[in-house]
Amino acid sequence: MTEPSLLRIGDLAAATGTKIVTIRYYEKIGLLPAPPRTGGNYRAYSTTHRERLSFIRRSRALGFTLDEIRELLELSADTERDCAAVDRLVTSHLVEVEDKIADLQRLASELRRMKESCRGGTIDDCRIIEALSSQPTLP
Amino acid sequence: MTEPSLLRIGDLAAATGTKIVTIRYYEKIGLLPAPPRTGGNYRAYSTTHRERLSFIRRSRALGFTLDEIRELLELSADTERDCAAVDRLVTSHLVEVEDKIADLQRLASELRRMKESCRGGTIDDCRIIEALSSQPTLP
DNA sequence: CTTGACCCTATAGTGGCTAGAGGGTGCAGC
DNA sequence: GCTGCACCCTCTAGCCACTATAGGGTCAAG
Ligand SMILES: [Zn+2]
Ligand SMILES: [Zn+2]
Ligand SMILES: [Zn+2]
Ligand SMILES: [Zn+2]
Repeated sequence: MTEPSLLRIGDLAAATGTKIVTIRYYEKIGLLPAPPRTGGNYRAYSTTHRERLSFIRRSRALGFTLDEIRELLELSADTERDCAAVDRLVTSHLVEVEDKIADLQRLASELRRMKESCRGGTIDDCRIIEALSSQPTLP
Repeated sequence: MTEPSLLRIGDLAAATGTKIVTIRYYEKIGLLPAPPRTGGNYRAYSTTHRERLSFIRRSRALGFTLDEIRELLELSADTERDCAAVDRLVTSHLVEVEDKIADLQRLASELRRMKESCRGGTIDDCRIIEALSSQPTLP
């Protein structure tokens, strides 16, 4: 019979490691439902809100976009459904992340190559500047 | 004595693999100098512009921000100066890239772990949803 | 003299927030 | 009561690096 305690936005922010403005932003874009208000027009959140926001933040920490999170939230509410759709979403996000890693590794090795080519001296002789000035664009 | 040929914005775009709107954007933010205009008010670029834009695009392909590129461009014009500043810029950018790679690798391995934990079935039993709903946020 | 490829400006939108102005609320201490 | 303070409210604008759209003008070929 313990009623879930009501949280003010600052409490919810502290409980989930989210900034207050970010919480209001999530409400504005319809990711977090607008909570009831107190007499003084303060937002009054319940534990349901807290759970949903935690879900969002954990998903964000894994790099999901807000749209992907919207989908995950919808799926998670559809409890009887097969979870293959969740797997697909996670898999395709993982592929994105792996692609991004591969991109960045190409950049990093090119940057290291450039760095090693520099033997000091004036800008005029700098191999880094030379590379940026005349090498072909990366494929 | 061969005068450098004048390029219209579409030619410059084709020559550097840049979109026309992006070229105008670079001009607007002062990264690429505004070229003279023809009678019909078309931008008329010279090879100097083409070289500068190529430099910008190659630097972008290496992940430098436009502000970093602004600095690189300033440095590259200061031909007698010691190139240590260039090295510092490249090194700090490389560190950024490496940090980003490390971040993404953490995400990827967490995503793979979650994916493996899913044994199929309904959403209600899905370990992925469970992990997003109740695991502690990543550190 | 019309077609069509090309060019121009200006404005607004993307994602995921962040910053600031200008004000209201609620509670403790005096 | 009254003041100070932490907290809350809305609204607008800004960040990065573009991208998209509307509503026009230019120019050479057929
Ligand atoms: Zn994704
Ligand atoms: Zn050097
Ligand atoms: Zn950088
Ligand atoms: Zn599952």
